[in-house]
Amino acid sequence: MTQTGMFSESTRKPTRSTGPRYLPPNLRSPQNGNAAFLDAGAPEFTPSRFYSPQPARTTRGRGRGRGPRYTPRRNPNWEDEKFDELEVVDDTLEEVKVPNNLDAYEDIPVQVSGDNIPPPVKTFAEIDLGDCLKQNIRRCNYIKPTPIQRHAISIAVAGRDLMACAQTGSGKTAAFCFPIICGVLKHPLTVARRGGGGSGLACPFALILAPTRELSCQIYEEAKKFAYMTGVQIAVAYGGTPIYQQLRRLEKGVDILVATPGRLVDMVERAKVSLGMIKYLALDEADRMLDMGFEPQIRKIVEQMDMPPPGTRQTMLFSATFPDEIQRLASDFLSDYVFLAVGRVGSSTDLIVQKVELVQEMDKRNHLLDLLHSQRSNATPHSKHFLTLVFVETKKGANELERWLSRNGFPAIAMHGDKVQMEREQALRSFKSGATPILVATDVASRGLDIPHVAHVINFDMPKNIDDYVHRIGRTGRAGKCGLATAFFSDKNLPLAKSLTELMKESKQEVPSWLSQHAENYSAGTGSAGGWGRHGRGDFGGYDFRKDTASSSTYNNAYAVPAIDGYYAASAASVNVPYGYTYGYGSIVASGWD
DNA sequence: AAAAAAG
Repeated sequence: MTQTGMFSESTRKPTRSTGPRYLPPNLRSPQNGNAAFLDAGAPEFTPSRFYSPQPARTTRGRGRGRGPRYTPRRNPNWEDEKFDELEVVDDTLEEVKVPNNLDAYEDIPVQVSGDNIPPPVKTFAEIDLGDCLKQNIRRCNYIKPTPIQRHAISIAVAGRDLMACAQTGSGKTAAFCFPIICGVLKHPLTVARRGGGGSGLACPFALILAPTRELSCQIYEEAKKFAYMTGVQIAVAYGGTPIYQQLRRLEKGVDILVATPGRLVDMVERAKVSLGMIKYLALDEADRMLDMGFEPQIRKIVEQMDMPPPGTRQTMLFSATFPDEIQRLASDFLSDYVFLAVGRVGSSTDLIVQKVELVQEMDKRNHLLDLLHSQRSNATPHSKHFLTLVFVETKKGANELERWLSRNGFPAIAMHGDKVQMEREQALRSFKSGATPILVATDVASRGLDIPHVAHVINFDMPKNIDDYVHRIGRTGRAGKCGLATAFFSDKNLPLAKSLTELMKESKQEVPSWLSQHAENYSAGTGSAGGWGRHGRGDFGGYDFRKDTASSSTYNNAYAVPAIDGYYAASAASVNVPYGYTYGYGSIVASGWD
């Protein structure tokens, strides 16, 4: 029996205009040195100040091989400013209550569909997570759950399978880690995880899969914090590094294994890991994990090794985007699952100002230099420390652009999958620390990575599909901070015009008229014919694909703007939704954890 | 025609 209904919950309003600036709970820890950029006395970051557009030039005096050679070094200005000062936070902001009938556009909708949906919680306290875990949640300075956490944790703790779609930076990691840790704690600690008493076969209770090595590392680090002093054993397995240390760690016993697919398969085939005891399976960036390149490997792990079948394990899939053809694949892994969607455009993305500039391929480099010069000359004492993340299409292109920028006075470093793991991690560290404030990356860095202080994401080469664009720009505008995203749009990108226009409209961005024009002219057909990008329909994953078959057209009519989540609650609020709940929220608290 | 993920 499908539940239907519509609920509105009391909302909190973030205060932006007056008083101390709002700081998300997770950044309030005195140990969190990265909170420094939010220095209370500093002028607030505004994209317009950070960047003023300049016309593209077709020629420029700087040629290849001219200009000073770049030697990596620490940014000399970096140490002037303390990077670990703390924000003054007015805690009473937490208590500000706003009436339910808040302007609908302020609301972040949460849509839940499925059978017998466990109701959401309002606080961590009301869920039986166990004292240890709750203490860690407090230690991490999580005050209140974000919308994705309110719903997902409740659903997961109730033992239900889950497909969850929530915007970048909204706390997805915690949303699946808490229930998993809680579940592990509820099981008596057996010797199974120790490989049946020293047999060397690790039998984790929970498996978390992620698409890149760096992301597995990040999840592992987060999970360790959440599991601090609980006795829950966590290990990580990914490639590019000798397997021996990872195996030695596994021999000590593991409850939760965080892994990338290739290394995990290797370990299972070497009979070092058994998936036979898995009770929890979580896929982060699940749509990526099931795309063309990854799907066979994931199917192998989930369906062709010794993993218990759906229904006997609990499966949770998370991503910011969930195209319906991927939902269809994913449903193979799930049993009687709940679909949960939190507006993608809402909190995270409406803090990101999106610019699109028409640039010919051959002019891109000079245009980038113009942009960076402009950014540099507009820099305030604070914004000069902000980081810029430049996305390119190819690994070769990343190397070339790194070289070009470095030679032209902009310390940059490249990160891509052809570098050895040490170099990749070094590049990321150097970027995070500010030593190299520009990172030129392929899509290896587009998903999930939480890099504080990225104020500007530049799509030097546009991605082939709109979902990747969403993930890329989601590297900025995190944790309630503003961000700027600039796209270099060239002739090559015409197929993306329509979906990009739709996305920008839904996130209340100014769409250049030339882009709207292209969107109309080039209607991109539908689907992926002719390439590996998906264009067209603009279904950005904010709804449950099951509704297509589960319900009448009334349902679809209820979603005049089904695609880009953020604001459809405004229209859905006045109509009946026959397949699930729609909740309204005030702007959510971005937690900084994906 | 790409990136990622095992070595």
